Amino acid sequence: MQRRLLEELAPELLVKEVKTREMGLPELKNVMGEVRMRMAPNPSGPLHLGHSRMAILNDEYVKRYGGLCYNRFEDTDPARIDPTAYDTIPEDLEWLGVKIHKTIVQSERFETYYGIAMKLLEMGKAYVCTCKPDHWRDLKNSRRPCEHREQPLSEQKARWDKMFDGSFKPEEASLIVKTDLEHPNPAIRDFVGLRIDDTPHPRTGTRYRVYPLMNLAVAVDDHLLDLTHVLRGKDHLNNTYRQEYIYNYLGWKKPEYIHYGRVSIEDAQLSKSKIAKGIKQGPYSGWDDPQLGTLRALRRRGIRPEALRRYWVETGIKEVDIEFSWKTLYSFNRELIDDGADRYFFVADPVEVRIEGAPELVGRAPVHPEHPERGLREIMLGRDPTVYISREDLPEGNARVRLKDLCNVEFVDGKVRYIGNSLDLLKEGVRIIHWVPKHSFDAVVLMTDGTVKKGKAEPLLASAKGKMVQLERFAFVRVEEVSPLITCVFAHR
RNA sequence: GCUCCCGUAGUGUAGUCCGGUCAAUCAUUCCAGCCUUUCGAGCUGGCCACCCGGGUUCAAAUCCCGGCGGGAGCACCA
Repeated sequence: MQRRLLEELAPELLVKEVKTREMGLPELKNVMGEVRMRMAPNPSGPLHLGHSRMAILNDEYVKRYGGLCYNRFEDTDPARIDPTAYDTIPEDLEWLGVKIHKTIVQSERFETYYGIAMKLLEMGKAYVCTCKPDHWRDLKNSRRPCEHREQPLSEQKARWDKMFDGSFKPEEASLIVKTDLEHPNPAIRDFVGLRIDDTPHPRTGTRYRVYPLMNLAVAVDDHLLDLTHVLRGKDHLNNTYRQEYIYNYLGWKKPEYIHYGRVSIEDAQLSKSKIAKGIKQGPYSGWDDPQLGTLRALRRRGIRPEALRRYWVETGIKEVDIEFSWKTLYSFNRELIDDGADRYFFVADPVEVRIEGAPELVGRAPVHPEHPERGLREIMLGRDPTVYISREDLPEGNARVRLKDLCNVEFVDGKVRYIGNSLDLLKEGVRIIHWVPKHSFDAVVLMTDGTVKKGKAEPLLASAKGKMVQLERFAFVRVEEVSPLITCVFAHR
């Protein structure tokens, strides 16, 4: 359209300007040599789908450029710690294939934070405030300093010491980092750096009662770890601005910050408190309940970490909020597992059907349709031509159907007749359904909505423990247990 | 209310900085057909998008202005 015009006007502009097309994640800015990055989970429970994004993105970049990736437990709120998370989070990261070079625990570093706090105090960039929190906040919102803000260092230090010796109760004194009371964004004005909390800490007990808050601890640690790039959700944008004050006061070099948008994940329970409650009182069986969006639930269902990785890499790190798509994740996973997933018959909600007029029948079904070399599953019916089919596969009226890899039958007035084994029938559009023999095993499939599909599975499924299989016409599932009951966990269709 | 960020198909994404090969990429979904003894896989085709309105320009997804819409933050949580 405009092209023709341009050809007349300025053909030289049409000369090639090959735009390189980069797939996957964009390059990081300001990379000099190796990168050092971190993930900073709060140890309040195992990792879920949302966390996997941060973990995988960090890992991808560290692997691309070379460098180090830290895992830092942000356990500076003693009330919100689940001690088991110190173990489960590294397990989850390992499953994800995320390489952690070093683990840091903030609760082991309190002395370091105290040192920096003292330094800020001495520089006049912090103060110890004993205002009531509401009062202090009101002053801040109207851009006014509280009476403690500009008091002399000696008084600040005296109050600082008293924060440790028990003179103050929680909320009666805190160390505040100064920023700029005139800052147009009220969220950026003076923020609390350390507070008093007497809740026993799962790791340090009552040894410390002065706890750094995230903005102080994060700034200090990010600097001391000499991070080059920090990935964080955009909900931390204002925290980044606050932390930059600390960097500026102390003359530290800032890492490159990259903020990414929020992910909304439909149909997934991710809330740690709700999950914990659901485990105690039902309806969840544990952190790996297939209803949950935890990584251990996905693992249990047979979702491969590589599928998650591809998903997050293709999603990228834009600042826009996004919607998570289970369908896309399942599609990636199907691609990974289909080749290795042998086929079996499982009949949900079974109905017994006796085939009349049948010779001795033997079902011969390929183990995997794309892999004839894997052989056939032979299912002998012997002299009792009785099978189970799913109730939902029962024809409404009289009809012919093909029992897959077995024979053709005709439903007539409630009876089922053998009508040969010719595949020509299929050309007439006859439906194909699956079946299992009478000597099948009871089996259940745990569904992601919390229901349990009960049915019968062909005997051979009992030999697939731990494997990812496809129950034909039903779903891909992971065979979790085979005795006393075959138990599968639903992955996806 | 205040501060900041962001708007490309159902979803995610490329292109936006440096306007022209964009009649807009790729993936996934959805629809149709083919193939297949699975509702899986494969193959082919199709639907569907530059938030809106002005402006600048020979030319705007791209630059400017104004709207509209969405999100985040305004915690002694992270």
